[in-house]
Amino acid sequence: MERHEELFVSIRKIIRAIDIRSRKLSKEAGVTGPQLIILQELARIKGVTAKEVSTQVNLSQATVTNILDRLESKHFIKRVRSESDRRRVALFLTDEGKEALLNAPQPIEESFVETFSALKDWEQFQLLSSVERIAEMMGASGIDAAPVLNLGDLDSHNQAQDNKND
Amino acid sequence: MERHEELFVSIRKIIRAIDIRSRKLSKEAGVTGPQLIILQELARIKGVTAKEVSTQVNLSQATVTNILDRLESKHFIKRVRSESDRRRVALFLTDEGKEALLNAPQPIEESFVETFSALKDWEQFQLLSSVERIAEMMGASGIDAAPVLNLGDLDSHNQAQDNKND
DNA sequence: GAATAATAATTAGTAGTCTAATCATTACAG
DNA sequence: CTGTAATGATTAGACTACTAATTATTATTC
Repeated sequence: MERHEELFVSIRKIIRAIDIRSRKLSKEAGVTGPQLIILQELARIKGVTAKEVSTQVNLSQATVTNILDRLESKHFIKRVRSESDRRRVALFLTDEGKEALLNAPQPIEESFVETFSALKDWEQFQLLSSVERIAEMMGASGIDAAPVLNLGDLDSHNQAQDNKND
Repeated sequence: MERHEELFVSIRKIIRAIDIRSRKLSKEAGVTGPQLIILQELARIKGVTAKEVSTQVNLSQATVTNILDRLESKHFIKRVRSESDRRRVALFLTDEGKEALLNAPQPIEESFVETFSALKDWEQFQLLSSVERIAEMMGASGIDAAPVLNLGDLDSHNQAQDNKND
């Protein structure tokens, strides 16, 4: 097998690992990975719009709507049509949503973060730049992907309100 | 942003790049990435079963059935129930399927393969082992992922017929 | 040889993801 | 002010992907 094929094997393993994590999350915490990421975003910026979320987490608006629908049907979020601009819909966590968020583990396997953080600095850098380089080579340079955002901050800094335009 | 978060950003970029490639493929060649991979597998082993494909390309049997349905409705494959063991269904490319396969580009962007292959050996190795290490850390060690298989071989070595059991 | 296991394929149901199209509303231009 | 842009959200339609359940068939066991 060629090197680049082996590379793809590993990439697909990573993709599956992420998928598996998401399903596990869904079973244990009642929310999937993407749902969790969006909940975190709503926690970070109160009254954020779907558009803003979609920019921040770098998913299409349609995907965000889709996920919001599910979160809403679980009563984890509220949609409030804006009065000043009736095209916009402001998004808020419900108490249930906050609860779910607090009880949910990280979207990434904790053990991964631990293991990774325990590596020497240059090793971390090594891994990171390898992956970045591959992303680059795959023409992914133009793509903006979202970080898997940090939890915390349920009630702090919701002042990052005004990022209307990119 | 933390290192491991940056890492995830890059991983997600890669995932999206693969997705984008698949959609492009679908538009230009009439088959998506996964469909192409499965077509290649059918080309490699004539009369392969869905079970075998699912093991080889490392997707669940249900997913394979799903993709086969689409390939069948495009008349790219034929399903033939085995006489000797009526649980099994042997899979074959139709002439149309072979045609599609020959005209389709690689599931991976050619430019990637070129760029990657042009790297020095130790660099390739470097990238590969970084990704492998990450896969490992993500608990993906138990996961068996398929290579994105090589085309070619439309009429050669179909002697790898007898891998019934893993 | 009949009951039980295992195996192969499929179906049912859920999710994420995208593009393109639609709808409502606001902004802008003349 | 009225008609055309642009913008934000949603809907429609495809596809991948999974687990669990079902169906049909073969293998095994008593």
